[in-house]
Amino acid sequence: MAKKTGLTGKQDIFLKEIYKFISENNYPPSVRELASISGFSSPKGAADHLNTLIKKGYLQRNPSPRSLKLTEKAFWYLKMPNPFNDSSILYLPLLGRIAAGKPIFAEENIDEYVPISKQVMGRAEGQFLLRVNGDSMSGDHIMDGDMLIVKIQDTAENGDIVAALLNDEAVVKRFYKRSDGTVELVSSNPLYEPIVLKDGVRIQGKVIAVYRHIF
Amino acid sequence: MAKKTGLTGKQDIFLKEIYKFISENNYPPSVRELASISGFSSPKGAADHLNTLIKKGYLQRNPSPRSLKLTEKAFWYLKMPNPFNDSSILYLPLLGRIAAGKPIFAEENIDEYVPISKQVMGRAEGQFLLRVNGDSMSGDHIMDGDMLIVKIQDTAENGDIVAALLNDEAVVKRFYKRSDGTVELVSSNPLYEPIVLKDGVRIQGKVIAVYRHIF
DNA sequence: TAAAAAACTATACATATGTATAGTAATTAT
DNA sequence: ATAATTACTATACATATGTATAGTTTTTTA
Repeated sequence: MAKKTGLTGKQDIFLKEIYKFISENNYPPSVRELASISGFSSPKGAADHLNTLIKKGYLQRNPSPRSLKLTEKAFWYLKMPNPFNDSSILYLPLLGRIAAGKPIFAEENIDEYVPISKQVMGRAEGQFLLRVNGDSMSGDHIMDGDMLIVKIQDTAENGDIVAALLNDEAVVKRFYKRSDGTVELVSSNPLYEPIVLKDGVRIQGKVIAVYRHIF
Repeated sequence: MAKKTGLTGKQDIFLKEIYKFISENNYPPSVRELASISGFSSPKGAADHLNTLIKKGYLQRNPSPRSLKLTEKAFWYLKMPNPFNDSSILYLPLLGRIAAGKPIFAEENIDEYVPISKQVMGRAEGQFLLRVNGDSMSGDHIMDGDMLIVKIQDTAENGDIVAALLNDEAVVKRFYKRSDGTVELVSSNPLYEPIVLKDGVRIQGKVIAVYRHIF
């Protein structure tokens, strides 16, 4: 199942060992230390993994020994904060247009990784940014072009503002579950009709914050 | 002037070079790199400084190469933000209620320092955060409790949303200069009358971004 | 001003480190 | 089932690194 830039199971474990080492020591491991940690009897195994992870964009390195650096891609993949950054900062992927037929976190959908303060967004992990398209939520003062911080979850409470996938498009609506089992996704702009879904809905997360740039 | 644990001038400079290196590279320097940076022709000079700084409690190290670590004592001494902070982050003071009679940036007015991404707020320095009080700008979808990122400037263009000081209170309004020299501060909520000022106005800055937490 | 401490130079050496060569074993794709 | 890729083992080697020896120069302390 190893795609172009995805990780195999062993590579995944190896990357996690690197993260663990840096978190514990505040400096990067040597090739031999990684081999030893991973139970390899030769440095070559670790060196091969390192080169693969560098090629796939999860690591960076200088010619100097112990100059390994995890990329933001790696931190997002690991769903962990960057231990070298201040712990009050998280990097969140910014999703632009959702490509039809692709998983929502496919690389094609990620515009960039944006550093966001935990202080202003709450402490929880597992979040992403979504750019608002259209004015259907203007009643909640969420406007076209705003960036939303979305906390990843697949359920919601009645009245929550959620990001959901509808025909391969990410939509932002208020979520209501009716007593007959149907789900209503309601816009806060009265110009838009509520969307009624009998088969449930693929909720991506709950909107917990709004960010808007004024030009 | 070298006290028991205080630093001499050269040690001070040397410690700052270490701080700088780690900030820029995210991994610690080698002894020779430090010698080279400091203009020494031998690694011994750097090694001596390192041992002194370790003895005095500003550094820690393992037997491994490149395992230097700045201690909390060092951070305190340097009066610097954590070197592991990403440079794409700025700390902005968050202003709450403005105390009457005090300058706007008086310590009494600063609630806390909030890390904000340069990527989402533009690259400029000289900004602060202001918590919105009331609904007078609801027409611009700026709501009670929102946090505004304000770029410090004392002038504004017609139509800009500005933060201004009015009777020792920070207000957020749209700025209009009329041909007769008077200034009008206009709320975007029609329930509020425009404020007309003959003597000009003390503009604190221009609102460049809005941040809102949804509960 | 003399003594002590700090701040170096120049060179050497054992070890840690990244990388290379030449393979084998296991897993995945076709 | 076969080929390709991944995931290693074992060993070797040039270089980077920390440390040591033996000094000199500069700055600080008494």
